[in-house]
Amino acid sequence: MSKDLMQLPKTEASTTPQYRQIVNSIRKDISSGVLKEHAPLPSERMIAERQKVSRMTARRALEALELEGLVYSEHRRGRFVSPSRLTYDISSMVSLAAHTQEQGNSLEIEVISSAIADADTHVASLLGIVPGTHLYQYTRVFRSKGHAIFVETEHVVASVCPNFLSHNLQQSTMKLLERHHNVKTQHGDVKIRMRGMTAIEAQWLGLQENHAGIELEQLVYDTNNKPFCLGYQMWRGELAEFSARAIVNQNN
Amino acid sequence: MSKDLMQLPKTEASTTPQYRQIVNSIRKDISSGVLKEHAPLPSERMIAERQKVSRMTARRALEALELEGLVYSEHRRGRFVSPSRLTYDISSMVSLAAHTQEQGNSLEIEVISSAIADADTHVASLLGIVPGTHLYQYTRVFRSKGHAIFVETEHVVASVCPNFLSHNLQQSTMKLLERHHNVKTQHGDVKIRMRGMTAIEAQWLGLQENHAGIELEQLVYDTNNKPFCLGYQMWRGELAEFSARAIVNQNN
DNA sequence: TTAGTTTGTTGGTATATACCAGGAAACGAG
DNA sequence: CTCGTTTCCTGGTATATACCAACAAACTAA
Repeated sequence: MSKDLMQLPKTEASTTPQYRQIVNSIRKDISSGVLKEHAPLPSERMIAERQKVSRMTARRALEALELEGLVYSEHRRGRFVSPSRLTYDISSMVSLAAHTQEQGNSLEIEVISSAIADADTHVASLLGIVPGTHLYQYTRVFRSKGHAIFVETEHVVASVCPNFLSHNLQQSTMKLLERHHNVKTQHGDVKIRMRGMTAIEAQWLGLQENHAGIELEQLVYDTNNKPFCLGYQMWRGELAEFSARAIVNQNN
Repeated sequence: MSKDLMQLPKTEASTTPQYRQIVNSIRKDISSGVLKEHAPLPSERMIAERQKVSRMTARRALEALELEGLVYSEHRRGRFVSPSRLTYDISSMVSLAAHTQEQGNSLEIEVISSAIADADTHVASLLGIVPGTHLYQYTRVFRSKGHAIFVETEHVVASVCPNFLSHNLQQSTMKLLERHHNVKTQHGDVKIRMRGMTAIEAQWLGLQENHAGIELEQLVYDTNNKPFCLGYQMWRGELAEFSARAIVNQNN
């Protein structure tokens, strides 16, 4: 058959996959403001019917938008437009709770669990203690206007702050330690990586398993240069922005 | 019908979705070392046949592994086990190129494009210059042992380094600027966020569109506290780990 | 009014099938 | 031996269908 016969022009319609055309159209609605933050998107079946595609194709489009972070899904309730990001300055060692509340933004903290436990080998090696040392461990979910942002688990060496868990943990723990246990923070080592959520993390954040997010690991040192607190924050990736300041090392 | 009749025990087999069981089994093979870095995974059709599921279910499993970052895909070639992460210290203002090569690891730099251009409003506002000012712009792909890690686009104010593009850009540009143009770096403002790749970024990194990655924005200041370089790095999320040091602000 | 049930919606999982396009390796002709 | 073609394998896109489980809103009986 001749190449010239029946050759359609390579328009967007003929070359771009259908699901991607749907993605582009919804993306436009979001950026133009037709769909606002937390607004519900049309359901898979609605899109399928209106755009004359199968439900699976509509689903692919919505999943792609989730991947991009423009859309989030609530389990069997529907999909919604993601809110804008929250910036966290990791250089300044000021807790997000303190910083956000200073800015007048709301930040709700829910304490999921708190307990005293023995350090496992991993935590012990980072904290420079022997495995089995007592730790206070607690897990908290941070939300803004009811929308989950990240879940955090902290491990604090118990000997530096006796009866720590008797405090109300719905506040900055750095401030608690400073006020009530005379523990002063000197610096912190921070690591940031993207990784998949565990089933339990996804559940706390109201997400499906799968899903990538950003993990922030924070090892906090006191003024004697001894680490006393190890924290892991798992952020919804689309909501996080981390800022930092880099300084040229004079030795080089 | 009575609740007690025909009640199967809630074993993993009956409650966990099939695709997730496949995910778990492959994950085990990866962590146990049966599948090593860059080793090819069985194809969608192979898994479907061997595990007696439809190809679409096998595909869901592999896509979930990609999402988690354990597996990467090369266009219509197959899926492979992701290599381990590369850590980049964002506090020290030392370029990754310099740092990696000091450690004896290979880091190949491919220059995709380089040109002189006029600053658009976005870049201009960050660099504190008027839109239309001349910039050197270049895009480079960074690879380790042939495996793409990130793609970077930098915008350098042209007036500080005449004929900058005549240099070989397969090296640290900070060092180039210091050696040949007497531009000394003082500090940098860094931002990190997770976001979806553009089609072109995905292409450079050998990925499919969709896909989340980590963007690192870096605004570099000279010793006069004036910004002279704006860079954007788009990292494959599963390969990146950023470390930083946080210092307590004495003013607080 | 309140508490419980029903009904319809949503996304989640799964199958079977079909065709396309890019990559790779085998093959075959020069 | 080398260059081009063929063939097979890969993932990518797409449809039509089916059933399930969680949620919400409407309804219904106390």
